[in-house]
Amino acid sequence: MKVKIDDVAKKAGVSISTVSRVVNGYEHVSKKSKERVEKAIRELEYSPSQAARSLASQKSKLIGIIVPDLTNQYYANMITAIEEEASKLDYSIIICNIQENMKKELKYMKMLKEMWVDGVILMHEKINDETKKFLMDCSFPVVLSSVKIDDLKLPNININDEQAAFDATNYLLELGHRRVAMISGDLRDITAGISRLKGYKRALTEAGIKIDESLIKEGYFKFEDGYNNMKTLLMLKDRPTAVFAASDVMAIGAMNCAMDMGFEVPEDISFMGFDNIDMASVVRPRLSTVNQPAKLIGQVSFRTLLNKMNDKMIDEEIVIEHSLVKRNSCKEVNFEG
Amino acid sequence: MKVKIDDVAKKAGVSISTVSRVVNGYEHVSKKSKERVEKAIRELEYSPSQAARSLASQKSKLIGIIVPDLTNQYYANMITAIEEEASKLDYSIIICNIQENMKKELKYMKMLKEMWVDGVILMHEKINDETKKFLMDCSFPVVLSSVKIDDLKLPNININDEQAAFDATNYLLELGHRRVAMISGDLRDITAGISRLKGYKRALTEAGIKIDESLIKEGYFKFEDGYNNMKTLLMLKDRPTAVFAASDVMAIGAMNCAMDMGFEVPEDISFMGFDNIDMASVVRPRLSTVNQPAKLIGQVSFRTLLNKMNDKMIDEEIVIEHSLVKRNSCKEVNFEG
DNA sequence: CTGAAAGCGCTAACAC
DNA sequence: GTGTTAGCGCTTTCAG
Repeated sequence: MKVKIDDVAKKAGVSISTVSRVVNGYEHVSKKSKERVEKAIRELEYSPSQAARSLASQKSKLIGIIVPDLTNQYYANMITAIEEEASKLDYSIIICNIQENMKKELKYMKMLKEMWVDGVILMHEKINDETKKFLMDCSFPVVLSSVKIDDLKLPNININDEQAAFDATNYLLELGHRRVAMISGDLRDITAGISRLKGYKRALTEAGIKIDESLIKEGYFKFEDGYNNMKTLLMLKDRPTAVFAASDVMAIGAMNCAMDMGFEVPEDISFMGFDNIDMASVVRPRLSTVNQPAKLIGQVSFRTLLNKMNDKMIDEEIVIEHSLVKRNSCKEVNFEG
Repeated sequence: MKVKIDDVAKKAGVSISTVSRVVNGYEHVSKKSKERVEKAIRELEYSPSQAARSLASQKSKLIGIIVPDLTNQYYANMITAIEEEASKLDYSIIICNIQENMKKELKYMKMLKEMWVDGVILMHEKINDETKKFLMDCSFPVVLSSVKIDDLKLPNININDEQAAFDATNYLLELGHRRVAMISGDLRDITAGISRLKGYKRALTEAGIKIDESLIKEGYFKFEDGYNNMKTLLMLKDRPTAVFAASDVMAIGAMNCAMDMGFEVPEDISFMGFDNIDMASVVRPRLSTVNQPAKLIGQVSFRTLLNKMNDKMIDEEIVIEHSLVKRNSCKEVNFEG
């Protein structure tokens, strides 16, 4: 029924080794044999079994990707880039979508192990100790993308989140704002949570502004988190004149809240996001934000993983450049009142 | 190095068959053997090789998903749902992201064949004849999700696009609009392109309104397509008072164009989208749209595929209910001039 | 209820 | 250049 390598060999009048050689593009095959094999393959519509190949070669041509949320544009962009790179080299990708369900993580890791994946890109950092232990002594190479994990020295590809948040806050400060609020990300996240908050605080401190904890709200990267936290912020006696959010989605939520409550943006309040997802330039006013080059990070992540798979030397820490995207959600402010 | 089934068998003092039986949860294993095997597995941290399993059992526990664009929220939602269902049954998913690169499609199909995937969910319909032929006589079950393909009788899971577009247009008509424009999708797409345009036309016709071709523009589901087509529409002598777009992304693009040009929405022009992606309720004004239940469609798609894999009888055509989501982008219009 | 043994379809070392 | 052969790690009859 299924046509296999023997069938091709028979039809082409050669041995299975020869067939294997041409299938895998090895040299040392005469032109004549090669042509006959190729003809046989075409006529029989032969397609090698990846299962058998994996078993024999101990390689799966599979890359696992562990991602917190597929519907998040930022991750979708990264995965798109990874998939693109991978498919050029005939690697396939297995998507493991955690969806904030930490129980799934270990299950996924085990599954990936069973599949003999050649490598894994991890974009999720709220991993528990069990998973951490698993990662420490797992058989396949792992690369961290957009995350960093304490006491786990794995290569990671990141922008400098602290500096990026510093730059964003500083931009608001340069515009003349003095009461700048922050809607942070999940503070269990080192990268997107803690680091960005740190950058915000450093900018304020360096500008000689005292940090007002009532201006700092924690969100979980969702639209609603931005919206609801903004509501609270707006009820403050001494309202902020600018808000920096740790994600575009939250920034847009916050911005919409302000507009729904009758404020003008950016006339009354300025907003700054983080990520630069498509939506940022689609909303009105267009959102100023920090550009985190998702596609580039994806590409570099895959290449780094590839290097690791090939036992090449790699840097433990790769920093990708971020940049500020200035659009229409921030306004200069004059200090007279 | 790698611990395999023999090691477990030895440690547990049983044969490999017994180990295999408990790993696969078969009955006919004594409690005692079972416990000993489980203990050995735990201590050895044994994890079966999927490659070997596939080879021996002729099943891969792999589902292929062919998707046009991962960064499109609608597809991301569908995949999330599929992945969720699949992972419950220990299936993994392989993502094949076409990105409008039709050459990749056949390559992917071949790859999936090599992997012995147990089934494929196809969400892309601009397939060429070569791929079509491949699909006709491929070895694994295929299910079409959100698409329909001519002369290829494969089970498909869809909303009734024509009726949905009819309902959307009709809603605008009921609001009193008489000049309703449409920004259609890619007219090479039967489902999202042609069917939705048909529904629009039928609504107009049934309302006794002559179809004005200058009010119909073709887009390709992108933001810019909405934006640019709207520009053209706005330059018409006799401007539309309402616009129906075949996707939310295009509707938002069109809406933004109108606002950028100084029009008020919905006061001057009403907008209606299609899909009901998150962004629709995030933009201001909130976009009225057709809800296409992505998660449900994803779930049903997977279950249908599962049934097909198990040779169960299945309907060739499964229709999922759509609904209208009325928000703030459409306004009633009085007919006085 | 359990074990022996024959593959699953391919790769890769080795011999020619 | 090419063929032979021994696995890769598991499932699955078939005996017992």
